[in-house]
Amino acid sequence: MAIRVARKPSDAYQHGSLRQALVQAGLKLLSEGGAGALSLRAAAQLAGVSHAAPYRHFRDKDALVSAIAEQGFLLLTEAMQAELGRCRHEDAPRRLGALGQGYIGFALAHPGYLRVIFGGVIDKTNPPEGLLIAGQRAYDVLRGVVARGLEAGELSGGDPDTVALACWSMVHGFSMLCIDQALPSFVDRKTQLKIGAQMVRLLAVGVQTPAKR
Amino acid sequence: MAIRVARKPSDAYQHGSLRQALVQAGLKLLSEGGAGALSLRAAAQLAGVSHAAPYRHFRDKDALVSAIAEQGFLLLTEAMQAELGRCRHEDAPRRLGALGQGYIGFALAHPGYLRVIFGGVIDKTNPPEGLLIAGQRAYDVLRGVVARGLEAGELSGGDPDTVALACWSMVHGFSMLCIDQALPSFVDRKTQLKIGAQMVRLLAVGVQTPAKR
DNA sequence: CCTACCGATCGGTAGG
DNA sequence: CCTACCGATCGGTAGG
Repeated sequence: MAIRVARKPSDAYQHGSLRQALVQAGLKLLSEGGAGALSLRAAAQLAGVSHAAPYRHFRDKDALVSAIAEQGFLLLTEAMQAELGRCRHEDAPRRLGALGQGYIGFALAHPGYLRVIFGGVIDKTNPPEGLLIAGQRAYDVLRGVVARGLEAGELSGGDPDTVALACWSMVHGFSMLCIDQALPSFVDRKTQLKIGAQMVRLLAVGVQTPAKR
Repeated sequence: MAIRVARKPSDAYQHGSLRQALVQAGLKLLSEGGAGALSLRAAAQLAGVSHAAPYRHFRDKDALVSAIAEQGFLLLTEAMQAELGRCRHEDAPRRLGALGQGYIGFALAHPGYLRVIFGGVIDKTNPPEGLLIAGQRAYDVLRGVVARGLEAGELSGGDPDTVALACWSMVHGFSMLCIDQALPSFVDRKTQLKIGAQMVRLLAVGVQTPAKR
């Protein structure tokens, strides 16, 4: 009688669940090894299938990258909205602070998503429609808070897009500096979150209208 | 008589000038094709030499990457100091604005340098000393302006490093969003610089002490 | 600074 | 979803 070897991980995939497993594998490669570590073959190996299997679910490498990025945008949007829901204040500056906290928290928890979205891995010449929509939805959450704050007179500093872009730039820049390990190494995760919170408050004050300060 | 072919580019290199040519070639690859387009072989080909030649000047690929990054830090420092020299105001908020303009202007003009410095191309586990020093010098320019502004009472918002990090994060985040083409494509270069300038003023107001607003 | 070579990895396809 | 194969590219070394 033949010795029964342990089931291979591949046996666990069916009905297209391999697709999500490959997304997770790609994300893990990005998080641990950076953009250069992401390949279809490595993702397939991590998922326990042959290197030809991914082509049953993704037309090419770009398709996998886009799928990861789209999921990243969706989760980022959820993270920001969750933080917004937890914020009991109704004034725009504090709601902006909550958004920033959500963004930074998500970035530090899931660096792979930010690398694939912003790290130049995506081919921008021909982005799939779903990815554009997901990105727009994430931006609209921020823009909505800013626009309402400007209308209510709680914020100032320019048109909605300029102010929103300023907020986005700061939390995004801080997130990327943390992820890219550009900050001194003695700044640990806990300190990063603390500095992030302080910075977000600073920005909230900066865009607040002078009369309300 | 043998036909005399046109001189190969390789004939132009001597006395170690190939080293700088390889740095420039690597920079061009990074600027045009992103982090994934940088390889020792491609850089050698761009410089017109065999793929083994670079090893006469760089121990391995990491050494070339570090050399590009170090030069990037030096030029970034120069760009910030030049903009600071052109700033005729003495108050910290406006000097911070000049620094930010210098940073964004350099980033948009030389995206390859920022990609190699912050794009996760460098192996952070064992950075050469020269690179660390160059990075520290660039940061010190910013930190100096912030620290003097806090001492003079022109700025507020926290300790020097937190305020400096907030400023750095914003201009860095905006620069990366522009470079990574994460902004809508209808935002052209000119608009980017205009929005950048507006954003920098916004931040300058944000970190200004309330009494001086 | 060159040619020639090494092993490894990659994206992708053929054919089942 | 598999094995087997393709051409291309990579970092790096031997030897001159």
